[in-house]
Amino acid sequence: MASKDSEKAADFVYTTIRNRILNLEYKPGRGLSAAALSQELKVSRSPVREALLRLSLESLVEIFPQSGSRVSLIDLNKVTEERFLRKNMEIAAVVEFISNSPVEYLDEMQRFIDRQIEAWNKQDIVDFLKYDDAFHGVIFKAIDKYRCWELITSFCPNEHRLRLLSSWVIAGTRNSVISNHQDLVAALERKDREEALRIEQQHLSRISEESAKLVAVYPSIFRSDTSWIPAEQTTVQPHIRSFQDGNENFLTSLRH
Amino acid sequence: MASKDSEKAADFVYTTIRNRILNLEYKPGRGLSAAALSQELKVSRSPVREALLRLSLESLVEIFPQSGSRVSLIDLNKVTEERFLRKNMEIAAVVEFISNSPVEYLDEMQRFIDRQIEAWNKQDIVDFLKYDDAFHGVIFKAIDKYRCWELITSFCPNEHRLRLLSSWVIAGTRNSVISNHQDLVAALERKDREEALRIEQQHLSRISEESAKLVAVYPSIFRSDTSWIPAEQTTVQPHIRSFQDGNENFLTSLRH
DNA sequence: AAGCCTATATTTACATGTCAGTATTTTTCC
DNA sequence: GGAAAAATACTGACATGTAAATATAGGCTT
Repeated sequence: MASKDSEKAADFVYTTIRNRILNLEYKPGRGLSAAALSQELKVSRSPVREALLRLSLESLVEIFPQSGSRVSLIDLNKVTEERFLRKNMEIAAVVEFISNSPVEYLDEMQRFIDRQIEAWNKQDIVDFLKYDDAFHGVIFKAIDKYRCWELITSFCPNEHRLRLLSSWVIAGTRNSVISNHQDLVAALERKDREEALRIEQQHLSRISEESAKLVAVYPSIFRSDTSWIPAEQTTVQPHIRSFQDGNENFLTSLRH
Repeated sequence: MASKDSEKAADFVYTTIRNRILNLEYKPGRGLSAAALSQELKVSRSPVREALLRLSLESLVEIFPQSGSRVSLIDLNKVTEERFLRKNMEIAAVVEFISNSPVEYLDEMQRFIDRQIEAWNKQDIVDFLKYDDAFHGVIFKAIDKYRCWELITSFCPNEHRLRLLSSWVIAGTRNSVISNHQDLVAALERKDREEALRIEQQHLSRISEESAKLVAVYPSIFRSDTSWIPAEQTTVQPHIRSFQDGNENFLTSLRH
């Protein structure tokens, strides 16, 4: 319960649940009981409801009226759209960065790379991704478009969870991410536009290839409405209340 | 009370207030009383509060805890960021459209242009902008990225209101918008990538020039924290409760 | 054994009451 | 008359109560 007194109860609940979802502590598809959460977090149902509403707007949570709520499944169609947004905006940001050349931010970027390496050494995959995001955020801050970055992070929850899963399960991912970042900083320092864009492209396209594997291994956490999964094996999603899973951390429960 | 029975009360309130704000029926800066709204719309304070919370997340409304809420002022810094998002995503969408060539959508785009002309003839500036947005939305639908478009529209409320004001006050704006759209459809039909991008660039950069004039004429609806407005004339923003304006429509109260 | 009906439990959506913080007005004091 | 201070009115944040919709479980019929 790391809430400051000054923080609103609803914000505290929102942040808490959001982190649990984005860190895959809560398994996608898991049922969420507003009553149970209000008990656990020692607040009334109002701020819990407010938090769940906010989360449902970001489509991190699905609310079924008069029925129940659950952590949303990872939707690969949405992942495609999220990547479209992220890719184009990051490219645009790099272009702007090079034309503005706010070189005083390169140090800050390097510091986040260092912290990312630390997290990698400690096998702390959640922090690993946190500093990855922080790194990219600096680029947007440097061109005075930080709100755009905040928008990207809030619009890309499916992609975020997939990246996390990929980093956790597929060992090779991590090394290349860090070297990509190092190369990008170098290119930005040289103001080498073509090279920077080439790196961004590569950086963002790599994870796409891994998706198929992950769907095959963990089908239950992915949404399977259209295509993507062969019809024969589309499992019927159980109703919400059947899904009162235990409280174990989903991510760390996976072998890797 | 144009609400369907099936619609949730909170959604009805949200939609109602949102339209009033985006259509500039509510003047930016105007105070909003949750109690008064619940009376007017014949619902309790809960759905009104829920709606105001949603609107504050889109930064259409500012909530000051224990003090009051108001329609947010138009923030030109935010407009800059909103344009950055919109510009880059629309360009990316046009590129993708041309490489995919889903020509079956060109008719639909043409139909929205026609409706926009109708609205223009009727001097219905709200519909004029509505069909403008619908036109651009088709491009995203055609490349199967409609959620990205929804994101753009919800992230760009400041820019939207500024466009509306510009279209209302500055007569010349409207003609060029329509001819731009016509030219864009033609370029998409020919798959002329360079021309399409040139048109997009022009389309989006035009309005920037008008901003300065509008700030000069209607300073009270713009946020004036940094730069933008010379220090001498920065008016102190009155507190919220001083602002229980009448219920007249702000937009139509302006001469043009 | 399979399918249907009903009783019950659980859920969200909404209404209402309370409280603490803030703005405004009134009062007090010089 | 003017400034400080106290009283008042209003606000959003949160707690809790109620109702309608939905899921579940168990018994019933066929």
